[in-house]
Amino acid sequence: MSEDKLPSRSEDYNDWYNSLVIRADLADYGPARGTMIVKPYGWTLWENIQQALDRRFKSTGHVNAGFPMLIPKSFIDRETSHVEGFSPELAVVTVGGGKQLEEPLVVRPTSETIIGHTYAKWIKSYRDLPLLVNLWNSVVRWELRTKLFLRTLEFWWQEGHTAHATYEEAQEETRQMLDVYLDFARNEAAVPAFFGRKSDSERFPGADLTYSMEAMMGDKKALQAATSHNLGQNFARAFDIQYLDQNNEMQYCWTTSWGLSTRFIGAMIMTHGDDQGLILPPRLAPHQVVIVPIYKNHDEKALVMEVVERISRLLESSGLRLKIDNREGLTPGFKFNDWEMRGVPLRVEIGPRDVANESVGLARRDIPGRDGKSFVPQEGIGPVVEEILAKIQLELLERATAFRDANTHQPRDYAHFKEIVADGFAFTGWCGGEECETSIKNDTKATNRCMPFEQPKDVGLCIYCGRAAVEQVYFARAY
RNA sequence: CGGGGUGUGGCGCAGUUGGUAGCGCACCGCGUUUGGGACGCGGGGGUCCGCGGUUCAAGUCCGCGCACCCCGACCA
Repeated sequence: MSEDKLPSRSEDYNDWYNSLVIRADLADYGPARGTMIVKPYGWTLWENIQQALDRRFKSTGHVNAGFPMLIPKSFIDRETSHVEGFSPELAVVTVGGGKQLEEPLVVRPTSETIIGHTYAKWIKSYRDLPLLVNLWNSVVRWELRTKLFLRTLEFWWQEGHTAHATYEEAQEETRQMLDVYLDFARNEAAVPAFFGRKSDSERFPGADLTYSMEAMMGDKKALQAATSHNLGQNFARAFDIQYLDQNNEMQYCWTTSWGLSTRFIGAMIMTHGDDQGLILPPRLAPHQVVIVPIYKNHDEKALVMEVVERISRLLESSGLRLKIDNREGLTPGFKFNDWEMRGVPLRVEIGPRDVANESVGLARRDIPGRDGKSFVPQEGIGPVVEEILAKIQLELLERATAFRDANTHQPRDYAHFKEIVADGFAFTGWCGGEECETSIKNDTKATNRCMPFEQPKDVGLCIYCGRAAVEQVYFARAY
């Protein structure tokens, strides 16, 4: 740590983000351009995200599997729009064991093709359906401009791949998994998101329909935080995924895929973080509570540590994830700032005064300074801490929701629209024409983020061309 | 691939008219400190991005590479 203070968000949001990722000990740059090393603190956060999602996947009937990272290049070429979408960003392996390969292999940019190939072998009968599999893995996409967590050459994620007998079932799955993501984001990460359908230009290459979750970051830009695709029969036809139905007739399957990546960590950083550093939601934070002991000499240390041990046993017994900062040679003040940088939701301070008063000091990360501090009795500390954590969790969501809504507006006209998307989200009518989307993008850098399922009766006029709108859309500048 | 910039201990930088490399932070040791980013003393650490050239002498001047960063066209 060369400087004490983080660059401020208002002065340079980008610099704030880049510094914070490093300073909070989440991740670092890998030696190859555009690669990321996720450090233990960041990975623990990812593990907590994984667990929260995995629970939800299991409870909706999915099972996990592992698939190869290397895919025959010809697989990618099988589905027309998939090739077009991914060709520019493929990493291709042409040499193996010192010999030129007969057929190049690609490092998976996503697994639809190898899943298609495999499902074609696994699925013979309607009795094999639905097939509900999820993969936890990493993928590689050769991006030009990279940024830790948001866009790196390799990133970690989960990709769900399901096959169904009917369109309706596949559609239901696509929608269900979007709801799983929304529930996770809202109730675990305290990230409120808009959601809906992607326009044709923003759709996943190879999908009939893409749903997405769009969150507003602290700089009022949008971040696509998860996607769910109804792939129709596109991959089923390309890879010949067929089954015999009850009438002994061959039918193509209907497939879906859906994913959430380590990018979501970026969403959490930029939803909750402030100029002091990260603010992590208690349900996902690697440490929910950090205890900082305070003492001047050996005698005080002995007294203080005795209380620290007792309190920590108590809190851990109620299942809290707890960290005691017993590092020597660092002042309490330094430790306060350090854990604030890392976003620990609640700090417990225990010093000689607390030993004497049978109290502890509490400091809420989400309320900086004196307002977030209080002294409470050691007696009954467990329930008090749990209550505060629950409150923080709730208030983070409330705050983020209020921020999102305060910065989302319905424009009166195109001039007003331009003003809005320069610093927020616009919700407005669109004629459905790609030309209008493109013009808006060239004009304002704002893109069509998604179109909500619930539409007003009167969708009004297209904000760009003034013709009748087909639906209302969120427009925003996006990551 | 276009435009701009930078390469010097782990990180951030300084290095004058060419004269044999320094500062802050971090790191190690000892001591004093410790309720909001402590201090003193001592210490370790460098193919100055690479190659070639000019010169008695190159971090510094010249040429050619390479890498990375920022801004544009593509993207979870």
